[in-house]
Amino acid sequence: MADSRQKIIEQATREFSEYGYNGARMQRIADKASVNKAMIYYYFSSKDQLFETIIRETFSQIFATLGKILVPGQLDLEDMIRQMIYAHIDFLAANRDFPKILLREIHGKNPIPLKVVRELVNEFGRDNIMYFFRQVEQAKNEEKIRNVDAMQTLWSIIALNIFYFVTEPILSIFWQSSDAADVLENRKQAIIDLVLYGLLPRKDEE
Amino acid sequence: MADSRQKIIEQATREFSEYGYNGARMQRIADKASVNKAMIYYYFSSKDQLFETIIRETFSQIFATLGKILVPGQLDLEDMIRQMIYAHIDFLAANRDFPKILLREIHGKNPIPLKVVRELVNEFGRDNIMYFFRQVEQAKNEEKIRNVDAMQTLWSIIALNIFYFVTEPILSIFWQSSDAADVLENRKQAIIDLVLYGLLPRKDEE
DNA sequence: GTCTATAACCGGATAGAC
DNA sequence: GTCTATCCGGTTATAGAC
Repeated sequence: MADSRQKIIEQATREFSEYGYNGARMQRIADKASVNKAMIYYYFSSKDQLFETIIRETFSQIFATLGKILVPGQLDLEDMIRQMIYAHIDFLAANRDFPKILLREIHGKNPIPLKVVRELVNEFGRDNIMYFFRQVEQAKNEEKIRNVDAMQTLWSIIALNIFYFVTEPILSIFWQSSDAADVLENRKQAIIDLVLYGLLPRKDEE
Repeated sequence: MADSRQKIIEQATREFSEYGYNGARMQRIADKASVNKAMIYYYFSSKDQLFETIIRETFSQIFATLGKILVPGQLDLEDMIRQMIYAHIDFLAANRDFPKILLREIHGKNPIPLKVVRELVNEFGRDNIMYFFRQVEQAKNEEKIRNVDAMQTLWSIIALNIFYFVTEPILSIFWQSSDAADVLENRKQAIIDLVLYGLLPRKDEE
């Protein structure tokens, strides 16, 4: 059965997220995927290429998801932001290892993630992002939102979405209780509220 | 001259942030600090202990800074949040490698950062955090802010502050310009605005 | 497609001279 | 405090049988 490749990818994803690129061990990936270590080299030419494949395939999915929401003429800005946050967080929840890998390797000396992001943004993302920016500008002109910078807003949304998944471990220090499933749902709502209330205009503004 | 220890810490901090704990090389740290590799083992018993020292010493400074702001009876919530964001971001700006190390190692299998955070929270942080929570509750009662969860709010603030420093590299993909110094100042203001506007009550609320 | 065996190298850590 | 030399274990990757 040739789902060996898929099992390798799944277990490698976990391994990279737990130990980082440099700490990841090809032997442990093979063991967890129940394949021989040499099999990894049968499907992937090297550790580098295995890593790059994971980053590229997962990131492509995010852009595809985003592309369905950022479609001209469908939603007003408020609903668009709501959908973006839902879709992004749901995707990350279904791929919990991915944000961890990315925040481990996006800065620093590993050139692969930045290279892949750059390529995918140019290939798929640029139009979507530009559309979001135009919608923000329009809402500003219509005085539906205050005078924000669109880039800053997008950046804040992404920050809030991703950060949850990388700081789960710390949270347990404060939140002993944690109904687990509820925690994510509450977080999602808190982010949406913060962003949407944070964008609203105030009459006492310049 | 015995500032060898300090030079080792400085260069090790950079090394850990660039390559991750597992990717960091004792030889490279020694070279960059212009000391012999054996010197590292003269001052620190192991790679683990060198790493733990860095995490503990830097984190202690953050709690000390926070402690000066979260002093009962000094500031109202709005100014307190403003000061927190300023102080936190300024600290991170002066210690840029630290947030990178932390987000690399706080999740995953490296037990050291979580252990240190837990110890320092219990030692210094608990009271400060509780004071912040009480201030939020009070502001809610006085209807100065909407009905937010204090924990979620703190979490969002920290997320926005830290995320900037970890995603600088990606941003350059979109923001070719970047007046460098201005970027951070703009980001700081965007975060403060988003959080403070996001907390304000709305009359059309339940 | 799957496995064993091994090459070729590199890392953390220490012993011990000065 | 500082250095050289070295041990020992582990790592990626491949050769080659089945």
